[in-house]
Amino acid sequence: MTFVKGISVIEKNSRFLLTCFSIFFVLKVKEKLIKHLTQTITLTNEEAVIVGNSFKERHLEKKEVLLFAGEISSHMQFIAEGCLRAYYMDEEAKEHIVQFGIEGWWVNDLYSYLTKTPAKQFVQALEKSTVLQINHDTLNILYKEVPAIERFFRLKFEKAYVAFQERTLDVMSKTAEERYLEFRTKYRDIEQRVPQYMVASYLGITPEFLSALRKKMR
Amino acid sequence: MTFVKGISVIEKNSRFLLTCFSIFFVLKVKEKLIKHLTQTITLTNEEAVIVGNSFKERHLEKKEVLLFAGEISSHMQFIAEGCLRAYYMDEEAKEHIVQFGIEGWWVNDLYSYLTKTPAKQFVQALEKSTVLQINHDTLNILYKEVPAIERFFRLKFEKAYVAFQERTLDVMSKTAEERYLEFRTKYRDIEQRVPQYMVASYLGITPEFLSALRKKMR
DNA sequence: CTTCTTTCTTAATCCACCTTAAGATTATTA
DNA sequence: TAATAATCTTAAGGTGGATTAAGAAAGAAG
Repeated sequence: MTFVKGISVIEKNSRFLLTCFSIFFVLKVKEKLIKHLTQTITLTNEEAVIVGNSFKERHLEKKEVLLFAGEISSHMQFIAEGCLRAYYMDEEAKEHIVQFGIEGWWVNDLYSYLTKTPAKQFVQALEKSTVLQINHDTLNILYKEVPAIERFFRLKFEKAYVAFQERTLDVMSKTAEERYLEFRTKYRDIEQRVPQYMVASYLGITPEFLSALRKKMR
Repeated sequence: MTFVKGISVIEKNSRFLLTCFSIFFVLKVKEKLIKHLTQTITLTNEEAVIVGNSFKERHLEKKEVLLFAGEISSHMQFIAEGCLRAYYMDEEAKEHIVQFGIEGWWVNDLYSYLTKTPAKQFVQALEKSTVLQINHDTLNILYKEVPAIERFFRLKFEKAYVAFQERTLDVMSKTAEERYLEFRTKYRDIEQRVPQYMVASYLGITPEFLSALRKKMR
């Protein structure tokens, strides 16, 4: 084979092309983040560059785990591409999905991140995915360099809080059917991309019962 | 009667005593707050005075409502004495208790406070109570004057977030009996002070079923 | 002390949702 | 292409918890 002695011309060319493609891809990924941020806050061009440089790109294979329960979550992470879930495992080793996320969302065990205590949740890719991560300390520095970023995250945390509050009340006061209907209208794009048994887990019911619900509603 | 023409000597004396008592009482109430704060943060004497002056005392009769759903929650409030509940009312006018609070706790519709949107919850006194309130804007000023206070509230908000996360997971993955047992060990002091049907509401079950559970466990 | 209100209990009936188990589809991978 | 794994469906029987209705206790108020 040619590459026993070195790298063939074809090989060289394809590596070159791959590199070009990668650079192009990296730019596009960070642009997604900036676009996302500027939907809420205003950034100058210089600030956008600083922000972009503070994030690191991470690629995940399907089923790859980004955060394990027990670890301390040390990054905030923006989903540039793909689909992830945050779930927790009870004493009987049953999984309970807490949150899904797709492009443009943030996933994390926020409590672990905020308090620097071991995570109770796993965060796992459900598809081949790309996330942009910023380290806890780096973010604290960035808060000072780009104050608008602090505003952005304060709003993010507040929204995270209310989202949980709403979920708690829903689980306590609504039937599984009501919750499923709400899920379908609110997260139609997510429903298409994740297996049904995970939707069931998110809703707090068994896959069999969700199947029965769907049949009834048809 | 003597007080048709003015105030009798006895009347005058009792007013005087009442005033003395009130001042004494006010001091004690604010001291409770300072003691509470200094369990988490450090305050100089001067800072403690500034903080104390930023809070206003409010007395509530049993059943009096401190915050109505629909209003915008504009204060953080510390319970110095008594017992309150935060609850929300569903479409069928059923009440769902979100949180209890006694001396040393904070109660609020935090989302309304943080986002300045109309509250979804009511906050009501379950006993004659005393709360210490600080206005949103006053607190923002205080953050600058006494930085340790900002730290205190950041930690408070983080704890509020995790408390909700834990409750959501509990409601989703545990039986009513498990949740009741947990409630008893975690909030034994609260269980003694609130009616059983409110404990049921907090747990997301009917009072009848809670009664049955208690009978079974006896 | 009596009356009214609030709170708690009991019991019968009913429904939402779970469990188990098996088969049917649909993806993955060899 | 076959084989294995992952996912979805169906059906029978079981259970947790709701609903309704009635009465018992315990407070609060006149």
